[in-house]
Amino acid sequence: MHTGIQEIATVTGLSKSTVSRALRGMPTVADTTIDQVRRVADELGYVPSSAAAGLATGRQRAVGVVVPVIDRWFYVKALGGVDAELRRAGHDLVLYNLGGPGGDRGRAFRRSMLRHRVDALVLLSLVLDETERSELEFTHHPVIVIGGPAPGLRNVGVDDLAVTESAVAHLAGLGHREIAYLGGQDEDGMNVAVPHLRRDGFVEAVRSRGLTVREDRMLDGRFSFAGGAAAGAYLFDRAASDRPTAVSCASDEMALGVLLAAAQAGLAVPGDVSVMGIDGHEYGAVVGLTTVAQDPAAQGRAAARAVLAEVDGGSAGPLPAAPTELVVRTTTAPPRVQRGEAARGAR
Amino acid sequence: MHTGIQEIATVTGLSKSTVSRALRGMPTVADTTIDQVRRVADELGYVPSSAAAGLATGRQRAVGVVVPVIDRWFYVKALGGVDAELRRAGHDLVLYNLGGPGGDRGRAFRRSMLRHRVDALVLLSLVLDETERSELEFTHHPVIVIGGPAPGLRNVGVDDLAVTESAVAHLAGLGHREIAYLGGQDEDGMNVAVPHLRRDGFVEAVRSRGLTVREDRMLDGRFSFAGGAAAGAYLFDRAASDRPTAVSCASDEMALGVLLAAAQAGLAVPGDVSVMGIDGHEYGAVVGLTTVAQDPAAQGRAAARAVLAEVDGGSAGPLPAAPTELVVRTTTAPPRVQRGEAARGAR
DNA sequence: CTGAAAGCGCTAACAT
DNA sequence: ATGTTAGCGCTTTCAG
Repeated sequence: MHTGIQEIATVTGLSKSTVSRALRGMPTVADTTIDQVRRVADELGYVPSSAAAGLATGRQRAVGVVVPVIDRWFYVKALGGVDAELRRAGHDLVLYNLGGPGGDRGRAFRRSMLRHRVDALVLLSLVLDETERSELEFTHHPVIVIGGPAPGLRNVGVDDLAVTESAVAHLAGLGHREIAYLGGQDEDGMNVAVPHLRRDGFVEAVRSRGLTVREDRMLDGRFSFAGGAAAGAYLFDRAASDRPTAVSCASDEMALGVLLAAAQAGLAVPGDVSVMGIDGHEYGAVVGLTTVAQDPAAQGRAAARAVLAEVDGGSAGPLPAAPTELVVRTTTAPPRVQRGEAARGAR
Repeated sequence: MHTGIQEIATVTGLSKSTVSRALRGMPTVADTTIDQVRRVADELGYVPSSAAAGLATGRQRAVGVVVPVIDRWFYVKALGGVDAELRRAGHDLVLYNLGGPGGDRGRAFRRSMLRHRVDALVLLSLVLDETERSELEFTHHPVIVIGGPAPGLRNVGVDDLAVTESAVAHLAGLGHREIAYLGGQDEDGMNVAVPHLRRDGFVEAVRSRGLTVREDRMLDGRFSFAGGAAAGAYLFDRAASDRPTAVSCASDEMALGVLLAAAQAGLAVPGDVSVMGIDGHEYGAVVGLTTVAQDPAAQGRAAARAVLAEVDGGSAGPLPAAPTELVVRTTTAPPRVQRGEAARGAR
């Protein structure tokens, strides 16, 4: 039926072992033998069985990637990065989508992931609880999280506090003193730390500049475009004098929503209000959104590399923070000088 | 070291086979035995080895999903659907990202995918060439494509011709006779059929209404937001008399770009120009985009179900076309009556 | 440089 | 209802 290592052994007149070694290009095999074996393997259409190899070696040459939900910009980009690096290393990527509130998170962690199907795990922005962590520890698999940080686990990601600080610095540098913040828990209620960190970073950055944080300007946009639009509408539905001069968003998707809300409210950006985001979403480039960009794909690649190295017995030291870059475009500018004077009945 | 079926056999005093059967809850095992075995397995922290099981049964309980690139709305949504259904069935999902022009497509098809790591394959919008098809056939794996159609393979997807027909019907029904089309090859140059089908469908639908297709109004937006914005800018940079009254886009992302271009050109939508898309992207709902919506996640689920059924020896008959729905929102309306009269220096 | 033999952890007849 | 006996297809000592 399916050609196995055995067939090619009989055809070449060699032994299974030699064929096995030749196929993997081991140094102790004669070059001519290697060539011959490879040729015959090709002719026979030989395809190795990862299950058999995995059973024999204990290595599956696959790593699992766990995502809270899959349809978010950051996750998709990071996933792409992980995939690219894995592919390069000849490993397969097994996807575990916890799938929001509906997905049975617990089961996912036990059943499949632990089914020694993978050699290591990459978690995207997940914070695990005690049980999950010990469950993981038990597998002795290298684990790394992207986007974290997650207590007790290595992680790759930006310094979220620094990111919000840099956003506030930009806005404050332009002269803004009335800055609203749009953050919020991810709408799928997964247990992620980033929203909190960014919020804390914002508060800290604002306070450190002697400005006050107004609770009614700390909004929840659920990290989505729609949420951003709703929050923006709420914000811009106030008298000009009660409007912030800038809104700092914890994600570009929300910032995009705010931009839409501003347009619908007849407000000019950045004339009447400055808006900025965090991420570096490609849509932002099109609409001129100022942002603090990060590169999730690069983070994915770095995570994959790190975890693969650990599988190969490499060290498990801490990883450097992923780089970010303030990208100033056209949605931010100094605030109007006389507030209350201008802006009455759009443009 | 790692607890295997053997340990739990010795602890319970049963045989490996009985333990194996109990673990899988086979009917020929006494309920008390099942309970006992399960309990002991839990205590020992037993985790089954999918490699061993796979070797023995020839079933990996995993299916491969091949995507041309991962960061596109449709693929992400469909992937989520496939994942959900697979998870339900207790199968794992192995992701093969061909990764655009850079990814070594050929290698991906041979090396890993064929490495009996999966029991079936789900291809997202891929058209395979001869070699690839025979390569696949050779594996005897059930294969299904989402989004196709792909010659020689089963597929799940909408009727693209009907979709564009429905879009044109809506626009024509409103009275539009000057309709531009925004389609284009996917920017990553993967070998997909959908762009062509939609374009053909549009041309057909327009002609069948006795309207003419102007080549200079058949635009390429590369199926991206940025591409849509660029195409829109090009289109709206003409004298009002030379502007189409509506633009039908082959994807919502491009339509969103056109909307942006319209705003930047000072054109009112749908006052000066009607815009509609295809897909049902969530951003569209926020901006009121009229569209022909489809449900890629549902398509993903259907595909997974079909391919799993085939793995279990089920039939491999053709699948029904996925449903679509015209969603009329606020970006489409009848065209201005006197063309050339109105619209001079926005609002 | 190559061969022989012994598993890896599980499932699957075939008994009993 | 449970035990016995062979493998699944590959890797890996241990010997030549």
